Amino acid sequence: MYEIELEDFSIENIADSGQCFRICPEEDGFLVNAFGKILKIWHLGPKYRFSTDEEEFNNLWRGYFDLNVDYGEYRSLALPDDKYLRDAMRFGRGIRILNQDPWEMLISFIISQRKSIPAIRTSIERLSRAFGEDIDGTHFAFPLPETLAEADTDALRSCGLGYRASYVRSAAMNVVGNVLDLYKMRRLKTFDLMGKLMELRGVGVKVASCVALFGFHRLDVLPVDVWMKRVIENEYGGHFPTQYQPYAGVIQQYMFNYARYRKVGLS
DNA sequence: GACCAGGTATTGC
DNA sequence: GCAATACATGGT
Repeated sequence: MYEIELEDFSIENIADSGQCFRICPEEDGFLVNAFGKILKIWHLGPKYRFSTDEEEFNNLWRGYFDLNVDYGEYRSLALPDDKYLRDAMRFGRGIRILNQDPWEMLISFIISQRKSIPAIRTSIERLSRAFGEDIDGTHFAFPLPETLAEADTDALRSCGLGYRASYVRSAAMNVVGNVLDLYKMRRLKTFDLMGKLMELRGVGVKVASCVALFGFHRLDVLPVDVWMKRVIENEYGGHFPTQYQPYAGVIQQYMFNYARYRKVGLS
């Protein structure tokens, strides 16, 4: 066990922020399923308790939760008269852009298209249960590229992937065959990274943006989905403020989270 | 039981 | 080029 006080960190807000699909609320805390490991988190007053030791926390989870960065700096970017963003930041305080596995992000966001976040979670859980390694008898790791590349398309479809099943298999085969080297792609400029991702079937601008932001930590990338379309239209006259561009991805995450909570543009 | 979901590829003008 | 359309399935 490792206990620590953390600034600008809210596992509650992160878990529901739409960037990750395998952080689940439990009766007394949250369960993180990442890197083939299970991390339990308890929120105890001002402190957090993690089911790991200090060494692993610092070597693995500190980076995953992006804890080496001061998010107060990002929050200070909000323009004084930008009420929507200020409200969104107040509401979503403690959200961070996680450093997640690029492979998992690629498959997760291919699956995400035309699905609700709860439905995405369900699909990924079923996919992991069917094709991922058994971690502790109850929880399963995200499947390896090799496994999904060899998987039967109908077996993939039975995880609720629908027409995305062939996209997933095709992407997996490209990764296994080194047509897509996710490791080397870390060195690409954002524009080239996006281009490379969009060579895949089923990966358009939005999915590539999410992979770039959540899997490669390209904070200047702005994913625009149906929710962000509404925010940009309703709150910013159709254009995302250019001042925020270098950290558009971070800013967007607060906006997206708040929009979903408020159900902007609905009823 | 509609309606919509962190879209994309394809088609038609 | 850009607008319309099909696409599988689950959650509310």
